[in-house]
Amino acid sequence: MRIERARGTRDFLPEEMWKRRTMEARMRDIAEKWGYGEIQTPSFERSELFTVKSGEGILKEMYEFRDKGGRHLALRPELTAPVIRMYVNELKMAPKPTKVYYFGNCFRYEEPQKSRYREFWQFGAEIIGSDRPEAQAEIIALAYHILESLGIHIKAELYVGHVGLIREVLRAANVEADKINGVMRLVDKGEREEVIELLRETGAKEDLIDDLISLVDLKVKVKGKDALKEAREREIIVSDSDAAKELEMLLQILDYYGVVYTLNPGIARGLDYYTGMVFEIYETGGRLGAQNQICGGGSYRLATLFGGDDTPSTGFAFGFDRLAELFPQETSDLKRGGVVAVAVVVVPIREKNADSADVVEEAIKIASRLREHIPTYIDVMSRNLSAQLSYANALNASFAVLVGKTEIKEGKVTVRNLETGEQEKIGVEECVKKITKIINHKIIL
RNA sequence: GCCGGGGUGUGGUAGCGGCAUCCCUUGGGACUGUGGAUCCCAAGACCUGGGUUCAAUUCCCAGCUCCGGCCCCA
Repeated sequence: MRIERARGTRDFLPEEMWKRRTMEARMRDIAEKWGYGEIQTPSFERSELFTVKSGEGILKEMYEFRDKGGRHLALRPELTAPVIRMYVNELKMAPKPTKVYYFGNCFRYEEPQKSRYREFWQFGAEIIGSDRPEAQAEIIALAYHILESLGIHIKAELYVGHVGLIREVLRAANVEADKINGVMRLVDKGEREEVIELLRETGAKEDLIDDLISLVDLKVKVKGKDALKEAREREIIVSDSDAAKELEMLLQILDYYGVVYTLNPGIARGLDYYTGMVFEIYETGGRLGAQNQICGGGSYRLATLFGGDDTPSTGFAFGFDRLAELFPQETSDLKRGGVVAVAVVVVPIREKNADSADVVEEAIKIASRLREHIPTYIDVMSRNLSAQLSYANALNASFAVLVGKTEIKEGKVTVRNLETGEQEKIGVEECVKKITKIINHKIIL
């Protein structure tokens, strides 16, 4: 019977992998240049790691199971918790700040839809040990530059907020501490009416409610340098507030980095380990359907939850698959139709009723020489000359190198240019040199 | 968990209560030392299960799955 792929998973063919590896390489390169070191954590963890962070509710959205020893395990649904767990377990002694990045697959048991799969990849970075404005700005700038290197920043909108702004208003309104998270969650979801209702129930004064709503609604296009000025004028940033001062400094540094952003205090988080800046990046062209967030990040304190010392951290994570959908497919000469297009095919010519061991031997030697420089195919189907050339044509190969009795006798090979049809008999070394030169020229083009 | 629309060779399609069409893909041959064209041969599919029926790929139901949306989004 035919075995189907598991729901919500995908197969990646060579062409797609080429694209994904290209993206990955660029992202890694930037992270490395910014001084981040790559780490990797296990694909599954003890379930508590995630329930401690996000609550029991996430159990139904995880691939959660018991192993043969009865341990509760879960395929990781995200990478921040594993990274901080790793820090607590084995990186505590590293100099602060500890800067790490990661790229890995994650799993969530959710209904698949456009840009949402049950196995997906995240690329992220964390500064462990700092949540100062400098760290916050660096994290945002790093995310922004990665996006830029992929050519996707022009299709995206970056929103920056600060959970402290809203929390301060709520505290001023004497909202009970245990209700603040509920309000934050509603703010994050954009449920204005429910926010107002909830605040009225707690007996908050109308003018404080108005303050909060106007703060949340500041989703106006106040970008970059102007954001700071505007925010001051509108008294969104009030000088005597800690959160405001921190945000002010953050925005200042973001301008130094040349990041284009929109100030949006309505970005919130309903969990209390978020301590300061929060940011999100959305795709704006509607190409991702309902799932258009491509990046999220912020400052948080998770280490104590996992048994470590209280450690401020700042980080972000990209939804790699969503970036891949936005990344322009390069019409590179290197790949076409999923196979290597710039390539050479070595063709051993077997005579019927004759021992062709010497031909095969010579062909393999030549292929080995060529493989030091360029992708090279050699027959593995005992095909005749005609069929081998037909295959070379189907591959879109550039050259065929023919080796038969005649060539061996003359100490040469026949090099056929498959695009022009021209061919000539030359020595092996000359052939390697010639093909390498032409193909390298092609790759540069 | 909910709502809507789909599942015919690798892919794209036509069709219909009885014979599944074309493009296509793959292998081989015509062509025992030269690819793309042409011709020939071969192989390749009705998502799964149940029901109705003399007969189901077709109609009905359920499931699976894909696509889109809701919820959720750590």
